[in-house]
Amino acid sequence: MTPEQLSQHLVDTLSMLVDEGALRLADGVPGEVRVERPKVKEHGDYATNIAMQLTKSAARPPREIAQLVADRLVQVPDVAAADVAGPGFLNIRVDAAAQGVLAGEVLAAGAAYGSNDSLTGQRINVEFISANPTGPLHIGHTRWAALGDALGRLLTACGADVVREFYINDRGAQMDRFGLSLLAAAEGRPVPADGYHGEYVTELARRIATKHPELADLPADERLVTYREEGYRLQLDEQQEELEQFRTHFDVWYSERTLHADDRVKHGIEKLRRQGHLYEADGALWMRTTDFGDDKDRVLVRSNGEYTYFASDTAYYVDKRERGFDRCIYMLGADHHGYVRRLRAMAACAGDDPDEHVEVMIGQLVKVLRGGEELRLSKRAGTILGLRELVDVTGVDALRYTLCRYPADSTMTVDVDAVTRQSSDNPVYYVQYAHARLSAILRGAADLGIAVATGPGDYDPAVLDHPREGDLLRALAELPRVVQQAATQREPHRVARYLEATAATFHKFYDECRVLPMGDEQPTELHRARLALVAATRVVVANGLGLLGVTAPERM
RNA sequence: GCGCUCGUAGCUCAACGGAUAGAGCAUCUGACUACGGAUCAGAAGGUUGGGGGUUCGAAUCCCUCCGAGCGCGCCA
Repeated sequence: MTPEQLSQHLVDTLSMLVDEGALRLADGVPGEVRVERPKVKEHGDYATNIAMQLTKSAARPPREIAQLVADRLVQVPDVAAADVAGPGFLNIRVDAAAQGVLAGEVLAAGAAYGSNDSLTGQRINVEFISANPTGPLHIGHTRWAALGDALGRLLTACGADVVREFYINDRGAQMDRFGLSLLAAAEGRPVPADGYHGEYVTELARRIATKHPELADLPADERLVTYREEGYRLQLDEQQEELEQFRTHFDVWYSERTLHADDRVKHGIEKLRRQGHLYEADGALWMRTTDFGDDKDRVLVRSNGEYTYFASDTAYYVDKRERGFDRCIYMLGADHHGYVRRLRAMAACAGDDPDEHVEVMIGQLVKVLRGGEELRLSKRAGTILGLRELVDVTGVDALRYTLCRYPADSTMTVDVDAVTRQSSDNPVYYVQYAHARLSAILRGAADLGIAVATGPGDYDPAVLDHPREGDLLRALAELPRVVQQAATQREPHRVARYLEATAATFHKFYDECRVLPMGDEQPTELHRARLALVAATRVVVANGLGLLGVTAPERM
């Protein structure tokens, strides 16, 4: 029995009690009853606090309500026991066989196990990283790469129609600074103070100079353009390649320039104008974002006729909505959190509901530790530890997993040495090892010629009555809920934490429960059932790792 | 000054408003003569930054103070 099924039994039980007049609920029967896995074993397989929550509605003491429900619930065939505890908790134990069938259900569902349709029909745009094409991706971008990609996978697993998007900031003053920096580096002059520094600038400049020997004969302004454009192209290629290597795929690379080239900025502004939230003052065009909670109005067109960055962003948002997205998720670095208010206000100015259509996630900064010392990341000084260098020393799996393991809104420290270490203090290997071990058992079964179940009818679920087997089955039952919660709360780290707990539960099971027959022993029903459980566990671990974009190795 | 985010074990971090706040690392003690020891069992480690409040019940919600990071341009 899954938590969802138990939850339904509880709702049914409450309805029955109300229908019979045994219980009166002022607020009616709740549509859903939450069941949780108790932390303490003595509290049963599942527990619910529904009686405490209904205290007011029923105008009766919680223990009394719990007892009413318990008396009824035990009559459900698959429920082994239901006890009232503490202030009014209801502790429930379920029948071993009812729990054991889950392994077969997992096997039948296979790669689809854990997926659900809670977000079916929703069109979601997830924008993340959106770096300037003027330098390598750093650790902050890398965090978003791992987290954004995982979130995309999670939303997809919940049935949403997801488009991952990278907004290329290829317009504006920083592009010229980039070009000037390259030009200076190529000609052996010092890079301007407000320019881009570091090894990669000289390297890029060298590559461009080699590719375009004719440059030396051109006038300075044409040289600048060539360096800027070639640098842009090479740097963008570099970013795209790095991200693909990091297994982070974008459906759309959206250039800010194309917004302007196609007059979409003009179009976006016109739309806002029709909504009546624009005005002119001091020779500039403003958006009255203060109508919707911003602390000051924002300029769209400067008095010199130039569009601001905010104008691009406005047009970009309008464009996203016109492409049919119900929800636009922005993943921004903590240094951009000041932008949230105006983004939401802008959506409101466009006639949308910010709560409905705009969602901003803020990622706190990442500190990088190496050799026990904090790496000071300065673009100016050029001391950047980029995505590529990080991956080179840690590997994709370890880095992705580590970055996915923590909620975005907490500052985190990445200890490069710890991520690199291939030992038990590295959670990714703990989980991957579980998968390799599960695979090894199944290889063993194949060697012995034992067929492994592929569905509920292929083994006897009732023999799975060992406590460790129950622990494992209940862990497997949680994946769908974890996926849904991680997706709706935008917290991929829940999947990682779940995997670690499930791997631990498996390792404990493995320690106490022999799976394969020993020596000349003939395979019994218990062997077959445990093999089904092992195969199901492997599906769960593989699916979970897949949601994080981490590989599930057969051997390590 | 105003605003946003965050303060949990020595370190890195968890914890739908729930029962005794949990993992890993580091420290200490144990377990392989059969499925992978990259494992497992156990010990120790806490006034959840401080103080109020809300309620059956608070790390979680509200107020306040302290501390940290970041943001407050007709820059991007």
